[in-house]
Amino acid sequence: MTFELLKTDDKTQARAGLLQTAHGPVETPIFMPVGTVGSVKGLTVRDLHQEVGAQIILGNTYHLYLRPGTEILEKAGGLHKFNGWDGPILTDSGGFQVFSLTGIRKLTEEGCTFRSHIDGSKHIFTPERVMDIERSIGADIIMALDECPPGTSDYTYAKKSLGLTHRWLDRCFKRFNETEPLYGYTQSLFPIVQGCTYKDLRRQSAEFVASKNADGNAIGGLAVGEPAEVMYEMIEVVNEILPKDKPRYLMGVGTPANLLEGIERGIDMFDCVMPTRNGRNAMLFTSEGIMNMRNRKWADDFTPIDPNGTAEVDTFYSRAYLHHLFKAQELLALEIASIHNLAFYLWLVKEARKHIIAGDFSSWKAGMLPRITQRL
RNA sequence: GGGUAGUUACCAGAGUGGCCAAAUGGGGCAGACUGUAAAUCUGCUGGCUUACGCCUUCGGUGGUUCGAAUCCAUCACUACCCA
Repeated sequence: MTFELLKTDDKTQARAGLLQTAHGPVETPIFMPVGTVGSVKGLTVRDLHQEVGAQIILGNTYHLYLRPGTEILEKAGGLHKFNGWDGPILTDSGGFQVFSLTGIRKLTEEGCTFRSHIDGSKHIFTPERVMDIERSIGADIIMALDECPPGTSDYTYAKKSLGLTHRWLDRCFKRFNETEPLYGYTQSLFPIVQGCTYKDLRRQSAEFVASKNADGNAIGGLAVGEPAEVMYEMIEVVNEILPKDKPRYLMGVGTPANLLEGIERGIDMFDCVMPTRNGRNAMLFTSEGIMNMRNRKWADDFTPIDPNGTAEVDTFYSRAYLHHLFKAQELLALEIASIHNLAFYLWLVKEARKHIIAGDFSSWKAGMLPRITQRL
């Protein structure tokens, strides 16, 4: 995997780059749709290519391990073959599930013991086991197993957690280097910076992560309960240290505004469930603002869903019709909203990239921000 | 024509003397959602009020009672059964 930095903004840390993977190029900054169980909910691969313009998608180690399981994935020849997405894939390690499945998991030095949310069965994720599973899944970029502590964690816990994450990271790299990819193309392991909302821990973690000299680096443990301003501050602290010639991935973020703020601070990659999940819950993000399609005010608005939208659904269907579909709980509503939101996210990062290259990112962002954050 | 059951808020439907502005579900109106245990979850849903509280409601009318959605009488309507 290679990363080429094409342009860095004069006034900000914003960068435009080109990532080359075994399954094709990724133009950064990029937003990566989340396909937890091997499917970006509600979208076909054709939708992802043609309507959304997705360049790389996510899968999740914990979820794919539970179902369909590594045996099936190996028989299929890896996730790309299994789900039909032939572009680049990134798999999260299950570190986020360490955070989100609190209550049915237990942390030890060895790893994390989970109870399956599906059938209650007991499983253990060690760094070694996670590397093996991620080899089986066969994503182009695989993430290290980390602990993602809540944004409200106290210093003592954050420090202890960070130590564990770093020791796990060493074990991840060891196993990764001892094993080979299963399907004939290379995989890259990204380490993850943690440290909660504590600058010294973040710096320490960034130094440690940078020392791994990985193909790319991730920032985790943000947008998990701390204020957005704190998140931005942490990104700044970390990105001062992370290598500039490698892609930086801000995990699990975020709102359209978060994306612009992240890009301005030197982030190259994002992923988030927000466009799909909130879309399924009737929230549409557009270049003119945010719409809750369940609201009565759209009932007789026969104008296009998003006149500026890039997806076919944006101009083919009306707001009134989409409102009706949501009220009637039609599956089509979820699909239209998901396609629209992802298309908008991809449009947003593409525009950002264009303006970074053109040299007017700051002024473009300043004009964009108030529009995309207002409620319609 | 005779009999039986019923009539409660937008709908369905609990409630059978005070703890009832009235359960619950649906519908409606809003809100939340950030590396997906999420097509999920939360709040509100008679009027006025920030709240306390006050006022008006349980088919209509009249009555019993300190007190009625609840008991009695009567009228109207609905459903089903028998002719």
